[in-house]
This record gives sequence, structure tokens and C-alpha cells, in this order.
Amino acid sequence: MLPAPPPFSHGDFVAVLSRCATLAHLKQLHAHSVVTARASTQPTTFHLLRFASLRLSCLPYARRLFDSTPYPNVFLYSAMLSAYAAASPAQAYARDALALFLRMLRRVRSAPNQFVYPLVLRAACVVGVQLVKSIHSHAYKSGFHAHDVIRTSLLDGYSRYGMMLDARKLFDGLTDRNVVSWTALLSGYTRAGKVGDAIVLFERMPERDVAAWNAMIAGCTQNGLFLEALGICSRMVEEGFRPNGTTVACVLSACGHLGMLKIGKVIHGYAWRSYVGFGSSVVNGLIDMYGKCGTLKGARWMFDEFSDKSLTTWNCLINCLALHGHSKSAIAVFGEMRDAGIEPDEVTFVGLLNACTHGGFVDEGLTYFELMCDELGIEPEIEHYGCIIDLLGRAARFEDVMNVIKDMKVQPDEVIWGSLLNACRIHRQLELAEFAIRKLMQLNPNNVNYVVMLANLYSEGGSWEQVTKIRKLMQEDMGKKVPGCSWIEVDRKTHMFYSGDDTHPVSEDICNTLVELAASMEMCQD
DNA sequence: ATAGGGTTAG
Repeated sequence: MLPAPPPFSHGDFVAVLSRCATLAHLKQLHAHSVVTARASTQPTTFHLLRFASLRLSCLPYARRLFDSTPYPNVFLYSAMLSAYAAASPAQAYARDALALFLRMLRRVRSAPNQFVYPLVLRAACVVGVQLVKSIHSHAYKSGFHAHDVIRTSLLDGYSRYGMMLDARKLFDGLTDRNVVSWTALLSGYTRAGKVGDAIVLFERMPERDVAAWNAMIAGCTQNGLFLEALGICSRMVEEGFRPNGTTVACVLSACGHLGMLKIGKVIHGYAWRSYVGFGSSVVNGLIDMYGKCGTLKGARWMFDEFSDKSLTTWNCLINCLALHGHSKSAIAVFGEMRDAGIEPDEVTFVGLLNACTHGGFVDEGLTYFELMCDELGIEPEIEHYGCIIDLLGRAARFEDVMNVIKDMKVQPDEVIWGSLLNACRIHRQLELAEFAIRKLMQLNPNNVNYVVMLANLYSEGGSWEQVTKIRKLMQEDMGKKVPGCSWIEVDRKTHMFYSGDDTHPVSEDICNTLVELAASMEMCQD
């Protein structure tokens, strides 16, 4: 029999714990605590549990520590709940967290306190608004709803489900409004698409911190206001705040959407110099930015160098390859991803199906769609139907297209009919095109572009009677038409082009180059 | 010990 280990003060224990770097170290200390009978005290279990979950992200071990305690106190419950709350992805342990809360309510010794509600609400948020409501009423009955932190959690919960009136009510009822509550309300408005309200709120905020700036920047990019996002970021820097990884990720996304490679590179340089760290959201943002700006080598390089690849990392690369017509590479990366044991999600398939469309791989695309629905059990969304209709339409399989549209569980939207229309134009299907345009006009009667399309269609088809009829319609509407526009930055000068616009000084050269490009693209597909 | 900000999509 070995002699008992020497006694250990609580201070020694905490000091040793802080030097643990691996689960093996922690297990040794745990074993030592068992032998010295320290493990049966709740403060010890509390420290071991927090360390296992927050520093080592080993939740199963944390849960075993918790389960080894016969009558856990509130501290242990909340330590376990914050372990679940900190886990990523958020929904992974939400149900465990809620089950633990229910168990807590049945025990006499561990009535929830004010610290427990925010943790449980975080889990409730990702499960459903019904749970947020239940916990709200529970907090009301137990009298904890008066705490500002709990009200802020509730505010956040309602705002995630677009219930801005309830969120506003909670905000107005707070005794002290701080940056956190202002930011929670602001994000609610941007998630609901009310950027205008959010900007008003942002300007009126008495105090801002980095998270508040980030919320405003993210709110802009999520609503397509990319230039505004960049503007707010520079304002943030001017006012003396240091952008962090979250800021960088949002701003990179804006650069990608705008095709602003130069600014994107400046941000990359900032990330490097300022030690914001190359965490997954920054790296994913870089892959996306380089990819969208056409620097696929840069995107691929970032991808290969990054060891902590997540599902999103793979999705970014597949999507960028598909976007630029590198269909075979995109499909190959999808294969690599599966070999690496990463389970694709609905976003992966949007990119993959897009790749199949651009490469003309019709049957392959349909096979992947089946794989998604039947084998992986992913419910197709309107995005996927958009891809499939594009895929079939470009291959002139109009009967199949109509069957897909008929069998869809979701209502067809403008993109669906737009894809069909596009296919009809390629294959000169006048009748079906007219049908699609009429559907589009029903969905969006204010868009005069559809009338123009119809006119173009008839003039191409040669039915002069109809052209004159439509011309009349157009004359009434043309004044309202907003011309399509694109732009490119060359040597710090922005050149803008409207559709059908030949006023640029070198317009002829540009058009000739476009013809050449189209020819060489045909020659070297993928 | 508790609350707010994060990248990918037809």
C-alpha cells in the first residue's frame, strides 16, 4: 500500500490546477484529490469542472465531474450551465442545459438564483421562442425578472425571433441601461432588417464599446450595406477603438461583396500587425474575400495553411471555386471534405450545385441533390431549388423544371421564376418565358424591368403586334426604370457602367476584350 | 459566477 499523498492546501490546489495544460494533467490532479478526499468537496469539483470545460473544452469530463457530486449546489449547477453555454456550436448542448435546469427546479437544495437565468436563457434562445416565454414567466413568478441582467437576456431572446415590440418593452423597463442592453436592442433591429432604426439607436447610445461598433458593422453587412459597414469601421478607428477579430471578419465580408481587393489586403495587413489573431472567422473571411475578388490562389493558400478548418472554412472555398467556374475543383474539394470526415450542410450544397450548373454537370448535380435530401436528410430550401432549376433549365429540360416547381414545398419566389426565365432566353422558349415573366410581375408589380424583358422577348421572337402593344406599356413605365449598373476600380479611379452603356472612352476595346475572354473561357473550361 | 458583437448561400 502506497503512503497517502502529502496534504494540500486549497491555494496549492488552485496553483497546480492553473498549470494543467492537458486533460491528462487534470486527471492526475483529480485522482490526487480523490485520494486525499478533497474531491468530495464542492469547491474542488467546481474548480475542476470549470477548468475541464472552459480551458480544455472537454464537456463530457465536466459532466462526469458534475454527476459524481451527490447534491450539487447552485455554484456547480451554474458552472455546468456556463460550460454548456460556452460550447460551440451553441445548439449542441442547448437541450442538455435545459434538462439540467428542469432537474434543478425539482431539487430543494439548489433553487436557481439570478445567475442561473441568463445561462438557461441562452440555451432557450437557440431552441425556440416558446421556451424563452416559459422561462420569462418562470422568472416572473420567482421574482427574478426585476434583475436588469435577466431582462437583458430576455430582451435578446425576443429580439432573436423578431419580436421587437416585446424587446423594446423590456428595454424601456430597465432600471439602468448600459452598453450591453443598447447593443442587444440594436442587433435585434438589424436582424429584423430595420437598419434605419438601428442607426438611430446607435447614434443615440450614450456609450459605445468595441462590441457595440461590431454590432452596427455586422448589422450593415447582413443587410447588404457594405460601403456603410466600411464607413462605420473607419469611424470606429478614428474615435480610437481597436477593431478585433469580429470587426475584421465583418469588414472582410463587406470587401468580398464589393470586390475591393485592395482594402481587403489592407485589412489582412491590419490583422497581421495588430495581433487580432487568425481565428476561424478571420481566416474564413480572408478565404471568402480573396475568393470573391478573384484571387483564388490567395484563397487556396489561406485554406491550406489553416489547420483548424471548420465546416464554414470548407464551404467558403467550395463556394468561391464555384463562383468562378472552377467546377471540377469545387467538386474535388467536396470529395476531400467528405474524406476528411466533415459532414456537409445546406450551405455546402448551394455551392456544390452551383458548381455543377456552371460546369454543365446536370446528372452529377441531380445526384448530389438526392444525396442531400435522401441520404443526409437535409430539407431542401428555396436556395437549392434555385440551383436545381438553373441546372435543369440551362440543359433545356423544361418539363423537369416545371415538375420541380410544382413539387416544391415552398412558394416559388422571384429568383425561381428568374432562373426559369433565363433558361427560356437561352433556349428561346417564348411561351414559357412569357409565363415566367407574368409570374414575376405578379410577385413584384413595381418592378418595371419585367415589362422591358417582355418587350425584348417579343422583339426577339418577331411578333410585331405584341411588340407594339408592349411598347405602349413601356412608355408609361420607362421613366421609372432604374438601369442596372456595375463598377470596377482601376488605379484608384472608379469606372461605372450602366446596362447598354457605351459612353466609356475605351468602350470599344472593352467590348472586344470581353468577346476574346468569352472565347478563351469556352476553350479552357476548368 | 450572470447579459450584447462573428465568416459561408440560388
